[in-house]
Amino acid sequence: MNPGVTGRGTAAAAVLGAVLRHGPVARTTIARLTGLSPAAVTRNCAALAGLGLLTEVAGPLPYRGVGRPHTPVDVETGRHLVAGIHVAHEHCTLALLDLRGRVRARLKVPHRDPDDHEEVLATAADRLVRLHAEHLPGHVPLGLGVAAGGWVDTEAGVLVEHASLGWRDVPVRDLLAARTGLPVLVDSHARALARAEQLFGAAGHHESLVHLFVGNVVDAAIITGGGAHRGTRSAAGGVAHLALGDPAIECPCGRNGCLEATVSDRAWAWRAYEAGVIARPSIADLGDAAVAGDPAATALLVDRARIVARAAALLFDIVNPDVVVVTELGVIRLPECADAVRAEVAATSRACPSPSAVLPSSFGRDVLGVAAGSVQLDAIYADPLDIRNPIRLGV
Amino acid sequence: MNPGVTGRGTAAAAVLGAVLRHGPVARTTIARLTGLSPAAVTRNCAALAGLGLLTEVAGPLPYRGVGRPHTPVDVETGRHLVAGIHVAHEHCTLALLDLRGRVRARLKVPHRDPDDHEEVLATAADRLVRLHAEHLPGHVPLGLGVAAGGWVDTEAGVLVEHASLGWRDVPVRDLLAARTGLPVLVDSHARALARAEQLFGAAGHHESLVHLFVGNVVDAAIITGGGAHRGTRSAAGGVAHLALGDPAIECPCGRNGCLEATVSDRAWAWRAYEAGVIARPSIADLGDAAVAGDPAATALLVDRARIVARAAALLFDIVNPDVVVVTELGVIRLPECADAVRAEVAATSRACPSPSAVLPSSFGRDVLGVAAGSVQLDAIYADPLDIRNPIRLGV
DNA sequence: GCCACTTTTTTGCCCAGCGCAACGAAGTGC
DNA sequence: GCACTTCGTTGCGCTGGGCAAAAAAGTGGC
Repeated sequence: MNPGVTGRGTAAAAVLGAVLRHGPVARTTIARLTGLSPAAVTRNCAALAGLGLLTEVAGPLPYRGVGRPHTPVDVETGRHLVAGIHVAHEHCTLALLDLRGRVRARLKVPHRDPDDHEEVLATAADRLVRLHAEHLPGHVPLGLGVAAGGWVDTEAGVLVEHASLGWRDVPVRDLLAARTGLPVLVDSHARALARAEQLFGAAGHHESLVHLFVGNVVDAAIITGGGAHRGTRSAAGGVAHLALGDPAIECPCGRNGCLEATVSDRAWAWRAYEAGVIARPSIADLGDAAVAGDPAATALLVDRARIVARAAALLFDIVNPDVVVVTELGVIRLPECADAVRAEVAATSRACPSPSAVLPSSFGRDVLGVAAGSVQLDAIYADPLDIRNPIRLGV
Repeated sequence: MNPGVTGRGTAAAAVLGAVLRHGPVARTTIARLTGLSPAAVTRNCAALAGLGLLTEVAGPLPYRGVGRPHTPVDVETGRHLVAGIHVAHEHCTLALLDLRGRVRARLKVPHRDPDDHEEVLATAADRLVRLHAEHLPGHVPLGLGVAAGGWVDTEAGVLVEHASLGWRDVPVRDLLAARTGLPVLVDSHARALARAEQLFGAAGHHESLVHLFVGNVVDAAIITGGGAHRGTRSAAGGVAHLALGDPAIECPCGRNGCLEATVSDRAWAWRAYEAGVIARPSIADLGDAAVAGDPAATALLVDRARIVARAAALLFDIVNPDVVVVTELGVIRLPECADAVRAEVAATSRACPSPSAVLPSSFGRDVLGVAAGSVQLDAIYADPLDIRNPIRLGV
């Protein structure tokens, strides 16, 4: 309750957050970064080290010639890990992450019967247990994060409505907790990724950011003042059906010109396929063609980037975040697309602070796993002293 | 630092906030509302009463027949007040508000020389001192809030750029503080009003709200999770230049179809004037005509409401707040306009929880004064124990 | 009028957690 | 070996919350 000290959350969270962002770092530096007293930093570091979240490292001391040298501390990545399950249309992506959000093991599990959610989740859980046993048996799992597209009730841990699988009111948390014995948290894909970008990605230390995701669904997530913004009905960031797209395209929602109907992976792949640019309607093929140097493919992806930029510009104007992170195939793989978005945003938006405020996503092929694990990591970094060493994975 | 107890801010703020919202209320009820223990409520109430922010009232006890009766406490409106100066294009609006945000005295001061900001502010300050001496000499002023359209640096208390007066980098806080001896806070019009609606208006206890202001400028303000969202460059809520308006209309910004260029008071009054509905291009005349029953005037205002509704729908989808409060002449004065907005939003937005989530502004003719005073009241309710009884008004 | 009973409010005590300041630690340069 | 500098730790006091016991302020029965 001392003013201006910790911002939101506990002091321990502030300390751990500073350590995460500023690599191996001396305690006095942490004190400066967080505004805490050196004494408080020492005590919190001790508590965090006791939980195995922090270690002293024998730093490559860049000695300053005078005074007692630093004893840098860093996030302990060798003892704990976090599991993640991302539930998509055709498969689950499983991942084990360390506390720096790095994927240490991954596995893609196709759904046997997509309609049978119990079977899908049970299989995912079992494979996860095996993944852990095979790859990182020495690491203690702290929890499991689940990310999915669509509407999620985070409090209840229920997947209210999955965007493409058609699941309804699936009690994901309880099902997976029973099967793994781990604490389980569930959140929407977009919010999880936004938080991941803030914790581990290029968006680094920015206090506010917007994450714009373009895949088969289009969704945005807003983070302001330290926390993800959910909105009344957990529906914040609904940009899918804004009329920013091609007015000639009908959307299943009944209106025309919806952003999602125009620029989703599926829609754009079809557009490219029909234009004869690729041999089958696959967005990955389009990306490969463009990366290989096909000018028509590149042009198509740049076109998409320009439309995506309209949404980014809108978000800049309305939310005015420090940065907008864009997860979209073209922007990630082709510099031309990223430039196109930046140029378009700079030209359209009044509030975009600088072109460099538009960033491509940082997680490459591992996005889905990182998203899922980050659901749990978010909670750990928000209140690190609250972790309960769980029962061993696998019950 | 005890989990889940006070939400954001101090316990005293939670207590005072609960008292503000729930009228005269028993301490036990406050405990239930805030999640604090009865003991903590007692202590905080004592502290707040000591500062003169709270009183015990000899309540009209609705006695429940058994047990010790309540001793209701309420916000003390008879000892302190807050001053406000709203700086507009042609005049300053001065107001003295009590702690419930009610305007107790008001005065409109036309600018003698709009270009001479020092003179304008000095005159406003002097008239404010006189207003206090004449009307409420017994009340102790706690501070002065300044609201203005345009770009405001709240930290520095500087009006970076006024929307219509053309002022630049005016150190409003220092000028007025020197002249009045009061603590001065400066904020943008839109944010101040949003906060006022949340504190004193119909938006009551909603945690998140968006305020959409349509006057000669068009602006939105976003409040989430307890605090106004400023954005990186204090530019959050920039809806003025979204392409939601009439594509035939050119905007000074260089593009076409901007919302502000289409629906601002000035623009719409001209439209009505040119259509022959009113005798001179005045939005007030248009409102009067509509209220008097002129169907053409009403139709024009309903048209405007529909366009405004597009912005409201957009804000619902992107921010997903509990409510959107609309400050616009038609919506405030004509039920038809409010209904038009509700219908349009319900039809367009996917995230609007219910038509009743669109509310007209609550402050009638006093909006400007309330906005200005609320800049200061906001700070008081955010950290009530922090008030310093200032030097007597007038130095 | 007095007592049992109920509910509100206060008081006393304990405990977490931070800041302050003094102290111990670990180096360099002379 | 000693002065000096900076880093990290420890002891102490303060703030402010919770818990539990006590006090307060009524009603209704006798």
